[in-house]
Amino acid sequence: MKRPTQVDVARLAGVSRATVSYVLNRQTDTRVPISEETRQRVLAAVAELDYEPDARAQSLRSGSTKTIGLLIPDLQNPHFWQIINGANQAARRAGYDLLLTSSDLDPRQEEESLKALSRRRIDGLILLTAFTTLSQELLNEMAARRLPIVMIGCKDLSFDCIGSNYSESAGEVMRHLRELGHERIAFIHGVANERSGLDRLQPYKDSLLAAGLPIDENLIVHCGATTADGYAAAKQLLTQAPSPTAVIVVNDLLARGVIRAAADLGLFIPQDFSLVSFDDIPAAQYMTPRLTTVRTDAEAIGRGAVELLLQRVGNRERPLQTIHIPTQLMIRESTGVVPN
Amino acid sequence: MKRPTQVDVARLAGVSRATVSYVLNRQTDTRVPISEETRQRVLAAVAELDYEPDARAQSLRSGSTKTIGLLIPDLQNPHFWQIINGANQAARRAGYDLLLTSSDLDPRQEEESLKALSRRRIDGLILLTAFTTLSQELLNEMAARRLPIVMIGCKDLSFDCIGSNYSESAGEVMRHLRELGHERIAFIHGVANERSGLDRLQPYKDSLLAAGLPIDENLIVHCGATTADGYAAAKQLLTQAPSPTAVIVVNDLLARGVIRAAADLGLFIPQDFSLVSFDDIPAAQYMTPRLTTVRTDAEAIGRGAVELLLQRVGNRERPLQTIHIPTQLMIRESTGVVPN
DNA sequence: TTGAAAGCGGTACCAG
DNA sequence: CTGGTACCGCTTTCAA
Repeated sequence: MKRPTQVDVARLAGVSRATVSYVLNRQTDTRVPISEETRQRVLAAVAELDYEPDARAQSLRSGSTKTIGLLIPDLQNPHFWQIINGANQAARRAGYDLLLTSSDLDPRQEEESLKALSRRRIDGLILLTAFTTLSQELLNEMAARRLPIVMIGCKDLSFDCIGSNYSESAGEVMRHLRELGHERIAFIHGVANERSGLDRLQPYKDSLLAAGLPIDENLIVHCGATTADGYAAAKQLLTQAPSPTAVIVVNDLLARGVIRAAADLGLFIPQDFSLVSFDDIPAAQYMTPRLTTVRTDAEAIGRGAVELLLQRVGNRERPLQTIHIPTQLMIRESTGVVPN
Repeated sequence: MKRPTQVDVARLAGVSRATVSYVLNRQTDTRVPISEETRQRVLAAVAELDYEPDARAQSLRSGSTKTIGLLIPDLQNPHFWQIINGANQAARRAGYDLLLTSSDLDPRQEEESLKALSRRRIDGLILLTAFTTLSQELLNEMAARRLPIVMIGCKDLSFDCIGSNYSESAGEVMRHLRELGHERIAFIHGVANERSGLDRLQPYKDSLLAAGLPIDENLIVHCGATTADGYAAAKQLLTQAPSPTAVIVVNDLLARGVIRAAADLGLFIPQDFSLVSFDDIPAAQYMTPRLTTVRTDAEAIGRGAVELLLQRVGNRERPLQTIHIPTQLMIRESTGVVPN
C-alpha cells in the first residue's frame, strides 16, 4: 500500500501530472487557467486517494524547504520555551515549520546540529545561542552561503537582530535596589556561556562605581546554567560574612535556586535580603515570594525573529534590522528595604 | 554563490558522480571498492568545496527522511520538555532529527500539524497527545499507510506504547494520605483533555470507596491545563467549608498554582492541608514547600519512545510492545499528618 | 485549456 | 575499480 503520487491522481482523473500540479498550486493564478470541470475531477481524485504532495520533492524542485532552523542553547529554561512558542506560532502562520535543535550547552553538539540543519537545506536560521562557542568563522561561512540568519539577544553587526536590552534594565534594577537603601549587592552570573550575562554585569559595576560603592569580587559569583548551580552559588554567597543585602541573578531559573537556598538557610526574602532577576518566566509570579524580575515579552521575541527572517528571505538585499523588545521591571515581593 | 552539488565535487575530483556517492556512503562496504587514491581525491574535493549532501534529494531517493515527528499537546509543561529532551537525544544518537509540533490544545491545529508531518514524509510518529481529540479514524488512516506510531502515556491496543502507570501511583498516593490520617481528600483534575487524568481519578475514587469514605463531588474539580487554572481551582476548593485536608493534583504545573493559592489564603502546607501531585518536574524540589509528587523518568520515556519507534521502523512486523517506566512517590515537604 | 519533458540533487544498478 | 544512467516526486516552461 504505497502512498499515492501525482501520477496516481493524474491517472485517476484522466489528466496529466502537470494538470494536477496546476490545480493544486495555482488556485488563484490566472496564468494557467483550468476548466472548472477538470479541476473538480482532479480534486475528486485527490480526495479519493487521500493524496498529499511530497514536501521533499516540492522543495527539491522549488528550492525552498519552508523550514526554518532554531538553535537553542538549552531546553531546560522556560524562558527559551516561550521564545520557541512564539517562533513556532509565527512560523506556522506563514506556512513554515520549525526545526528545533538544542546544543545542550555543548559546542560539539552545536556544530553538529548546525550541520544537520544545513544538510536539510533550511531556508533560514535563528540563533538563540547569543554568544556561544559557535565560531565566528562558521557563522560567516553560513552567511556566505547566503543563508538568512537572525540572532536573538545580541547586537552582532552582520545579522538581523531581535531582543531586549537587559543592559539598560540592569541599570534600572540597580536604581531600584539603591532606592531601597541597598549597598552590599551581589551578582550571580550563571549562564550558558561566559559572554552572555555580561550585559547585566557591566551596568551593575558601573552603577556601584557611580554611587561610590566598592566592587567586591566576593559578591560576584559565576556559576553554571542550572537551578542547582544557582542554589549552590546562593548558599556560598549567603553564608559568607558580611553577607549581601540584595542579590541580582541573571535569570529566573537561577533565582529559583536562590529562593530555595535562602529558605534552607532560614533566611527570609525580602526581610533578610532582596532578590531580583531577569526574564519573568511564567513561574516567577507563582514563586514564594513572588519574584521581582525584569519582564520581557519572550513570545514576541520568537515571533519577531521569525518575521525578521522571513522578510530577509523575501529580500536578501534589505538593510540589516535590529528590533528591541521593551522590558519592564516587575516589582513584586522579593525586594524590600534594606534590613538594618 | 550557489551551494556545491555532487557534480561540482565530481568535476573537481575528476571522477563521476557515482564515485562521489560511493566514497561518501559506502565507507565500509566492500561491494563497491574504491581505490584509496580516488577516495582521497574525492574527499579533498569535498573539503575544498565544503560540500554537504542534500538531505532532501537523499531521502527522495532512499525513501527515508531520517526524521521523526513528535506531537505534543502543549509546550508549556516542563514535564513534556523533559520527554522531548530525552527523545531528542535518542534520535540524534541514531542519526535522526525530531520534527516537533504542538497542538496547543487545539484540535484543528493538531490535525494541521499532522498533515504537515505527513507531507514531510516523516519516518515515524510519536504521539504524546494521549487521548486528544485526534480522531481514531485519522490515526487508523496513518497506521494504514504503515506509518510507525508510538503512543506515550496510554495503552492503546493498536500501537507500541511507553509510559508510566500513574493509575497505580495514584493508589499509592491515596495510601500515603490515608496513613497520614486524611479523609477529606480533594482532587484537581485539569489537563489537556477530558480523558487524560482519568487514570488518576478512578483509583482516587476506588480508594475512597474501599475505605468506606464518601465521594464528595464538591471535592473534585476539573479545570484547564495552566498554572493559573490550578490557582483558581485551589482557591475555590480551599475557601469552601468544610475544606479538604489534602489535595491531589494531576500534575506539578497545577500544583504550583495550588501552592500560590494557599499562600495567598494564608494557609500553610502541610500544616493546614497536604498536597501531592504527579510528574516531579525539575522545579518540584525547589518549590516552597518542596513538593511531594510521583516521580517518573520523563527523559527515559522520551528516549524509549524513539527507540521503540526505530525498532519498528527496522521491522514493521514485530509484535506490539508496551514499556512501563516505573514511578516513585517522592515524599517531600508538602504532605503531613492531618490537621486536627 | 492541457500535455510532454526537462530538470532539482542524489543513489544504485549494470556495464565496461 | 569507475562511469553511464534510470529513477525518486514534483514544478514549470514550451508546444500543441
